[in-house]
Parts: sequence; C-alpha cells; structure tokens
Amino acid sequence: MESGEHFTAEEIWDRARGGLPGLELSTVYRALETLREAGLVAESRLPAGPRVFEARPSSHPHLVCEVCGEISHPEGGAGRRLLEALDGASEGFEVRELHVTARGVCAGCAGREG
Amino acid sequence: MESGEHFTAEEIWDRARGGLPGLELSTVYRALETLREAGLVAESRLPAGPRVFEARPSSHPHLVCEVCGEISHPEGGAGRRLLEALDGASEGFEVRELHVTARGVCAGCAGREG
DNA sequence: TGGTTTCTGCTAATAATTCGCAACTACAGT
DNA sequence: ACTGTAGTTGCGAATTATTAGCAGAAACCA
Repeated sequence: MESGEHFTAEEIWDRARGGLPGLELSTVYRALETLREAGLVAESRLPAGPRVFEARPSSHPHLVCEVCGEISHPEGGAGRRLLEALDGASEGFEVRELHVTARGVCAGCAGREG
Repeated sequence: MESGEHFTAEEIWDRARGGLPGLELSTVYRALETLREAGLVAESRLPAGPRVFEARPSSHPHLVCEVCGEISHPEGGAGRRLLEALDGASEGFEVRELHVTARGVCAGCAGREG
C-alpha cells in the first residue's frame, strides 16, 4: 500500500493471500479498521463501488476518471486549499475530516478520446 | 424533496407510501435513478451509511455533523470556490462532478458540548 | 507455566442496492 | 374501440459490501 495506490478490501485480500494462504476477508476488514483508527490508512467512498483504502495519513482529494477508472491525486497543496475554501464558507462548522472526490476525465483519456 | 433536505431511499419510501400504499422500495430506487439521470436530483455518498438524495441540480459540498448527524450546506459560492481550488491543482483532469463531504461538528453541537 | 488477552478463521447475518420477470398501464396507430 | 408496443410497477430473489458472533489458536505476561 505504500505505493500510494488505492485498494479495495478485496484487492488487498487477493494480494495478501499470496503470502498468507487461508487469510479471510473479514480479517482484512478488521485489520483495515484497526489501521484506520491508528491513522495509518485512509479510506474513501468513491461515487460508486466499494470503499478504497490507501496508506496516506490525511484526507485529500481524489480524482476518479470515468473512462479508465484510474484514481489520482491532484498535486501540491490542493487538499489544504480545498480545506481553506471550505472553511471560509462553512462558518461555525469545525471540519475534522474532508472527503473530496471528483469524477471526470483524466488527461490521458481526454487526449485519447478527443 | 424541494425543502432542500437530504433523504435516503428508504426515507422517501416511508413518506411516499402515505399516499401510495403498496409502493415498493425498488420502485423508489428506480425512480431516483431516472431523476438522477435527468439531472433533477443529486445523490451523495456520505462517509458512512446509505446514499442520500436531494432535489438539487449540481454537486455541492456537504457538512455532516458527527454529533447530531445533521447535514448542512455551506453558504454562498463554496461549491464554486472548491471547484476552482481543485481545478487549479488537477492539471489536465476535467472535473465533471464534484463530491465534497466534510465530517466535523456543527456550530450548534460545538456550543452545546463546549 | 498457567492465565489472560488478543487475533483469526469460519459461518452467518445484515444492510444497501440491483435484477429478473410477469402483470399491469399508457398510449400510438389503425 | 382494438391491438401492438413500450414503459412502469410489484414482487421476490440475487448481489455486493460489510459486520458480527463464536470458538479455537496464538501471543503476551507475570
């Protein structure tokens, strides 16, 4: 998970069973929950499909390409700027966790499709 | 739904059955899907629980209070500013739909809890 | 080494959503 | 009005994603 990629619980399960045959999916869910509580993994609910997990500590935006399904992260301090933009608008609301997901078309697919 | 409130499919079902006894939940889901395609309702996946639907045309941020569960919208052009903040950071990615959900504590609950 | 806690596999349950199909309705053309 | 076609609904069942319960195994600790 340190690659920065996103995985569903089932994908993690598939990979992990390579080295741990007999590993159960529920165990993966339990481990992910523990890691999440410890702040070692972040989870996101994308517009559709199962949750995805990644080894990043803080909430940050996700860009989901409608064409290829690739999930990417905007560069730089986008997360921080979004948080600021939201903070300014939501007076009184104390934001603890920010989930930002944009659906659209990534640069690669836009070029390929025209 | 024109109140601007958020409803789960089941809540809509409960209400609608008042006037339409025998209405099925699957019919509600089907209707919501049709309305969503037509751009008449927007749906959001909150950090937990079922999807919520509302009679708003465009994607806009949601603030979910961890204490009382209330869902609110930040005022003014927060949605637009968020989109701008994101656009600046995600070069090449064409954003078509933006989902923003913040978990935190609303002004009311913050005051009550201290 | 014995006792306690934690973790895991396994199975089953739950929650949310979708699917398949047959009956029903709306409706357009004749 | 009559008939064929398309769209909609009720109903039940299937799927998908996730969680819970429990008993045995493993890890830890005095």
